[in-house]
Amino acid sequence: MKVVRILDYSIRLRTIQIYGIKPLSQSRVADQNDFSVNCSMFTQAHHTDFLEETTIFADVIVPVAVPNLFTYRVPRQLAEHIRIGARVVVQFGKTKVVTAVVAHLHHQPPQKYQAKYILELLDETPMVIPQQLSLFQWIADYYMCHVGEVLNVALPSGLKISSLSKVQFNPAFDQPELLTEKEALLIEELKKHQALTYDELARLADVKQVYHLIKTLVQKRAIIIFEEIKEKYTPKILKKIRLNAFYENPSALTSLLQDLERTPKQQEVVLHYLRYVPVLRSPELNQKGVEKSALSKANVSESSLQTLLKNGVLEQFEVIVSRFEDNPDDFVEAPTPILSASQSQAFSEIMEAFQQKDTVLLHGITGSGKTEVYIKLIEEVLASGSQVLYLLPEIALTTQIVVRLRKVFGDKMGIYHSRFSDNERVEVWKGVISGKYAFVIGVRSAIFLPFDNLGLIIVDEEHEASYKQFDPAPRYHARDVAVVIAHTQQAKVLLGSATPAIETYYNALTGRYGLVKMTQRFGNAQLPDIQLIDLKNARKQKEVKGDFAQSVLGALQHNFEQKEQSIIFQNRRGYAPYIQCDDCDTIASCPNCDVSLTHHYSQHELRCHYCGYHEAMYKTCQACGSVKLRSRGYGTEKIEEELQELFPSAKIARMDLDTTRTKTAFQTLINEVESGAIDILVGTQMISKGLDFEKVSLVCIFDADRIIHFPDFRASERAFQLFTQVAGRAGRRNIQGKVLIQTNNPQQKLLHQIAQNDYEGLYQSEIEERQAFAYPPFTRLIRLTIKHTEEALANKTAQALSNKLAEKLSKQRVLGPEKPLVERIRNQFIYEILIKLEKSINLKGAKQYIHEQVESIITDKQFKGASIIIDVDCM
DNA sequence: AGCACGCCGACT
DNA sequence: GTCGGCGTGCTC
Repeated sequence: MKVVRILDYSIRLRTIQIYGIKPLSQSRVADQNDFSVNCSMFTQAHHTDFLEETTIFADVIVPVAVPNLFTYRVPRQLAEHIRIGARVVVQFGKTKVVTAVVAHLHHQPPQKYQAKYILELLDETPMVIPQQLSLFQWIADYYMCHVGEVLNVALPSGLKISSLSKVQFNPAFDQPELLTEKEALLIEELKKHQALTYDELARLADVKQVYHLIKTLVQKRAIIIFEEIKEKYTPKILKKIRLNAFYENPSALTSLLQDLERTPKQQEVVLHYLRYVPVLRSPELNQKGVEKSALSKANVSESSLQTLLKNGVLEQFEVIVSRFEDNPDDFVEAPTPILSASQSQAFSEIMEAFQQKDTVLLHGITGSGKTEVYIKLIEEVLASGSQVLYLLPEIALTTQIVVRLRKVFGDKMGIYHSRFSDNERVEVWKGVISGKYAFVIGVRSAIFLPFDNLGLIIVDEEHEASYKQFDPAPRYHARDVAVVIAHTQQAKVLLGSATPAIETYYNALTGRYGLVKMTQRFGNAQLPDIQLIDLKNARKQKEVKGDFAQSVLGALQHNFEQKEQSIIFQNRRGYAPYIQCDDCDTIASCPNCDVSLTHHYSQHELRCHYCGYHEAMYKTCQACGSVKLRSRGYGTEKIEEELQELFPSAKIARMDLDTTRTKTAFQTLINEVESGAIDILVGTQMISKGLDFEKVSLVCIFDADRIIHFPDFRASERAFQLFTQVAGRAGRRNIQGKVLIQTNNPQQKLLHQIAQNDYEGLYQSEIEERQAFAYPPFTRLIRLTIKHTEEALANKTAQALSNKLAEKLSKQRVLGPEKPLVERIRNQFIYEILIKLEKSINLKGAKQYIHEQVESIITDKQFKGASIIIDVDCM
């Protein structure tokens, strides 16, 4: 019998033939080199009752939005190797091949169907651990989605296999007379190419529906269908060069160099190498070799290098390296920071609170130095032998914090971040399993890493909305999931924030969480001086230029003259949020969505920020033909332009999604600001997170009102958090920063709370309102979003669903349906229903009921075409 | 979520 | 008849 092949990760590309030369109706024809050969030995005829009893079946999770687990048969050869949590490759549906994860192993053959065979086993040691499997299930239950969806976002895509059906001409085909004209056309195209996907084939041959044709062609044995499978993870391999060990002694080396006198180019290469590596003095350095790219860069002759390799003077070898070790600068270990009095006070209070509570909120004002406290805690927990997870919101992670922690924790620390490649994420995942990384710093999705022995989870900036995943299900909240994980692993959770979420603060005040405060800024730093600028009044006095109050411009001017940096905050990218015709007042809007198009000046484009639609900026009004098109409102791009006109000699930069698309662009911009090359930085909320710039002493919030008056019950809380964070960018060390907030209504209580840094005040007014109107933390919210391409049907569906829900849940608990702020996105009309469930209600029962009602609506023919999204604990 | 299958109307 | 469009239901 053939030796079982457990794939190792270095095997990257293979093909599995699903159904080949035989007609489609029959099952796959096995390739000689494939598992399916082995599988085919187990065809039904061979089965005895005894065999059936001992056959192992695996219930697997497929990364697809389907409700159930799927049962597959484990080929005998894999029986002793397969484990719960291992990844397997299975055929799912007629054409798809997917990576699934084993959830259960058992001996019960399914009653109602014939289980298919597992095609391959990818892991000898499980890639998903039992703790994760139960976590996945918990998330699926709580957030009302399918486990497959959880698995799909949990696994880094480098651990998933992609499959695509491809077709290929069958070289053995010898009956072209059987083909119809269209079929012959396809065959022509196939002959021209190696292999094509269905789509490619359809495009090349210019036929719309290619499936029928493919089917008949398979029957006529003219083509072969196969699945190309690609394991995405590729280890990083360095090509290195070293001198043949034979020359590691003086006489051999001397004679080599003499021999090479005749070929000066080659001699030059060797001499160059010797300059890098003192071969004679330290042969062990020679064994380590030099990166091939380093030699190539040094301008040595490529062909001479090749000749030397061919003649065995130099040898090339490859090493697998970690992607995280290519920056040795990071590894200069810095000593553990020494805590200030208030920091060590906080540290011991936290330790004390952990005696009583599993979760503790660290409420520390901006600049109070929470990071040092975290470091101390992390060291403590690591020393006790447990793992630590440190969560940060997306944008905050790209900055100084990582470098700082790197210096303390070196290569014990894994980084899990979307700006890193798939391969890098896979390395962290494996590193957690192997024990290489006991400490990981990461974003939201890092909660899915295979930790089995967590001692501490830190959720920094816990109030950040970006911890809640919104688009593909599971719509989970990383902070809340962290609390659950910690509970199952007897770990502690530390939530850190300068402006805690109202819910979190409520939990802390009511005793569910411990509470530790840090009220002093680190060093001599003072809180910034926040002033409100009355735009309405300034307008009356005619003291406004381009929507900047004269006093703000004066402060900018002053700051510029003092060679200090300023930041302008405007949470809106692009040039202008809309353009309007002066003659007919028409506003350019997106054809697919119910929003105006944003003008992006530098690209001469109008863009929809909801669906990505874009077109060239018009020269004339599309409605009346007038040329009097006016850009209205202010985006960061326009502010940047106007400031440049007002301060022609200042260096002004912009930081938003458009200017930081690439990893390097982002870093370059940060470096420029840090070096002081930039005088004024205009940015969206991207600037508010974790960037510490020494010389920024002035921050201006361009348009406070738009954020404060956002129609959402969390608007005040958000505004407070955002403005406080932005304000925190102003002033460091000995300089007191200045913050100017432009508003049309400086009387608002909220603005004064912000100016006074009065979090308690904010909390008081918010919590009263939340209680009065039954919002979190007094209730849980579940939002149902109903979409349909037809407005009337969307409305009808939403109405019907709402009525059904209200039957049992009562009208008080079911709000809406209502039209959201943007009524149509991507040609889908949207309605929203908000369900408020008080804390005392049986949550499981309620969810079950909601699930049933949604299910009954979605399967009801009169509402066909409607889709419903369920968002538990919506933001 | 894909994607094949099947029914149906339009067109040759 | 055949082709292409659209609706429906399944995936171990």
